[in-house]
Amino acid sequence: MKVATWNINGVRARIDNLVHWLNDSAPDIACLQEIKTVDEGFPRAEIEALGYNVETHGQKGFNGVAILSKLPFDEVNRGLPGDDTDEQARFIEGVFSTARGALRVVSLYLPNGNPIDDERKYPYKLGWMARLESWAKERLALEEPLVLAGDYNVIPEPIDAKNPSAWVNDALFQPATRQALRRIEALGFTDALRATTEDSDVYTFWDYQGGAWQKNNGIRIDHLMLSPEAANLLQSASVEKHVRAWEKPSDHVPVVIQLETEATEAAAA
DNA sequence: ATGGTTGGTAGCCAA
Repeated sequence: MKVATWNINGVRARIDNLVHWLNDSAPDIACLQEIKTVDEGFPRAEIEALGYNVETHGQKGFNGVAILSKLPFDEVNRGLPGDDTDEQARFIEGVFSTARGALRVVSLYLPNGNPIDDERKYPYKLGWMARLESWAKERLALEEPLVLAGDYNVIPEPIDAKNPSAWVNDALFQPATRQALRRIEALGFTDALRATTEDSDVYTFWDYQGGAWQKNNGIRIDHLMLSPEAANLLQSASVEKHVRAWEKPSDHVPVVIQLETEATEAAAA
């Protein structure tokens, strides 16, 4: 079972890349962020033609998340609980049935939070992370495989940036931001990519500006966080870096994991 | 050195 996350920075501007990538990489479940369209504007037909079920949580112009899945959805939940006044579309959860039982997958787009001195921005980010922590804690009690995939807008450690010093005043690398992510991990989540490599220079985002891609001036901010039950199934994790070199690329690239979801021999016998 | 690039939208904002 291949599960992917990709901030595509506008699904309508990226539809050719998205179709190419789905054919090429063939994820079973793909979590998308920044679709930047209302649900009605999502290019549903093109994706369904490739054999995917499509569930979206869209918004006009900004944000917006989706899950594409070759498996049927048993359940879909939209929006991160904890604040009824929050109208930003940043969270969608799908539940699937595998040979080993239920699998929960979330596509999340965590607030950017910049600039940090704007009271509408950075506090919203930290509040959203606190709500995510509460939600994740509840879900862990189910003791099911759960994948929290998405654009976290968090650089976890200095190793996750080419030039860490350039980010010290940025919301993505603030001590409080990193601490909030560590609190979520401390609940029992595994950072799938970091669990499979200690390498530096593993990035998922390169800014469009300043020749960042050509200089490999990247950061690692797209993550798949695994519940203990999901971590037990983890076989591999990787960054599909080549996608950044495509024509008209997103500034983010897909991150993919392989989970062992086939029936065990004992269960099959 | 506070630079410059893209998407969505509409006469700038978010990233």
